[in-house]
Amino acid sequence: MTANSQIPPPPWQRLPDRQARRRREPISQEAIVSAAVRLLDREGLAALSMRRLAEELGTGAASLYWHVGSKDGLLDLVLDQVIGEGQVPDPDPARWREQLKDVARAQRRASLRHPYIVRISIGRIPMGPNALRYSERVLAILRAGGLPPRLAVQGYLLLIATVNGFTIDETGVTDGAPAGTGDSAGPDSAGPGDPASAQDAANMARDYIASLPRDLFPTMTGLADEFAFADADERFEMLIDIFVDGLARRAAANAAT
Amino acid sequence: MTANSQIPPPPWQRLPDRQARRRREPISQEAIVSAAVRLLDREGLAALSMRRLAEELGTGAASLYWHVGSKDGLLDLVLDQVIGEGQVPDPDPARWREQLKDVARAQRRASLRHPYIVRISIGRIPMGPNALRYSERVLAILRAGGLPPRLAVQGYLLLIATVNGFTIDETGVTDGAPAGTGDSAGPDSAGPGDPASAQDAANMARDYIASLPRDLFPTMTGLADEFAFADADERFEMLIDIFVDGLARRAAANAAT
DNA sequence: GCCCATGATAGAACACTGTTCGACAAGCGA
DNA sequence: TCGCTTGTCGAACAGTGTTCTATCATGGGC
Repeated sequence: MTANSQIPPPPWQRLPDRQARRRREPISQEAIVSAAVRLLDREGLAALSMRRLAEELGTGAASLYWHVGSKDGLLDLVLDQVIGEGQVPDPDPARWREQLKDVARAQRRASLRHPYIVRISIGRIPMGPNALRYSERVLAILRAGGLPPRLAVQGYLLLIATVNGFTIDETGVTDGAPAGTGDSAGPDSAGPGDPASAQDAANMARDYIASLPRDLFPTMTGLADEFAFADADERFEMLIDIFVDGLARRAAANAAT
Repeated sequence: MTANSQIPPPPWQRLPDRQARRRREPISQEAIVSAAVRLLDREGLAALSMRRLAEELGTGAASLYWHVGSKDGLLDLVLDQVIGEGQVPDPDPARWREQLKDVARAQRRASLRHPYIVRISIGRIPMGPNALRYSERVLAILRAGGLPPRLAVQGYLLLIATVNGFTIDETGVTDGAPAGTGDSAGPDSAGPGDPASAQDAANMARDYIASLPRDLFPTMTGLADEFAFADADERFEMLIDIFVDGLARRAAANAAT
């Protein structure tokens, strides 16, 4: 808090061999969280170990514990950081249903951009600063739409759970790294969870179901072709249509009572 | 390879208790799966390790691999076994919405009876014999209700995902064992995920939210009391009401088209 | 200008995990 | 009786999260 901290040091004065050790970043909590997110984005949830992360930061595993307490604490911070990426529009009462769908779509996109996040969020109640700001803005939309208090809060919580239930399936076939063994193979080279391999899996399911004995599985064999329908975007639109429609109906019924 | 191996050991020298070991069950795949389910029910997901399970069966960890291939393979079998507990009624076209809700309620009850199952099911497409029989019967209900093929299949899959999204929150606060450290403390002694501690957590959330600055969080502070509403049964009924209503609406719209 | 408390860094170790390897034993057909 | 298949399992490997402890650097007080 002295005046010294305001004065930037001259660029030629490199103080001791700090550079060698701390060359990347002075290993603050934020630096650790950012590095963790980068590592997770790059190599997936299974690749995140304390040793690996420390190596990434040019330090030792035990040092991280001074800043984040435990791996669980680190994941709490990672979750809040990713939630902080989300943008929620100002409420427009006439368009609350479409705005709510947009929120759901944005949540799904975030879960696809960081496929590990939905698994991290299991068993974690997001209460970090970013999560609070996010909730405030979504709830403002629902209240502006005229939903009564209970339905607004429960509708918000249930929507999150519903979207998570969907994206778990979408991102969860394996927990592998995105595409390849670590080289820069590009983000679209047939990793697990991408549309192409999802379609392959759906085709395999269809063929298997179609091959079942018709007398034991009359309904399923008749519906086999539908199991090949794996357009995730359309499936998701179907889900939030069903949910928001049902929610609006219940809101109308509540208002009438 | 010496002659020593030919000499029978004296009868009083009982080398490991072969009899005592294999008396339970001759360690078949089914015996392993049953023991795994028992262990999971008793001590939770975190307690299931191959060594621990082998000990439970009076054998060595490596032996299990002969029957189940890997821990992942074992979990596949556990999932199918639990799905096999479910009972689905014969279709009654006039009551398809109520029947579908019953299916959802039964799935939730199974997830509460085996709190680990929803976490196991992540990233696993249930295609075992029991899962197939189960799907056949649920789809029969939806088809009897008049839903077109696509809406029947997608409605079924989305319902499962929705219920999973809900029960993940319900069972997922921690992954601890049910009640106590292993002694017979009874199944209702304030483990994580039971109604009492859920209500406590909800009260804490309400108090925290109510304490936030009103100018930054006008909506949330006004809704703080609603965050104390943690009646899981009622929340679940709300969810399946919303979902089934929305599904029925979409079915009616489809039929009109 | 020195000196020590304090913030920060890590090496080493602990108790685990899933999995594999290879040696071993029992049952059985030839 | 031989050989072979089926099954068992102790030991080891590479990895995990976490803790203990020793060490270092630095800033404030004397």
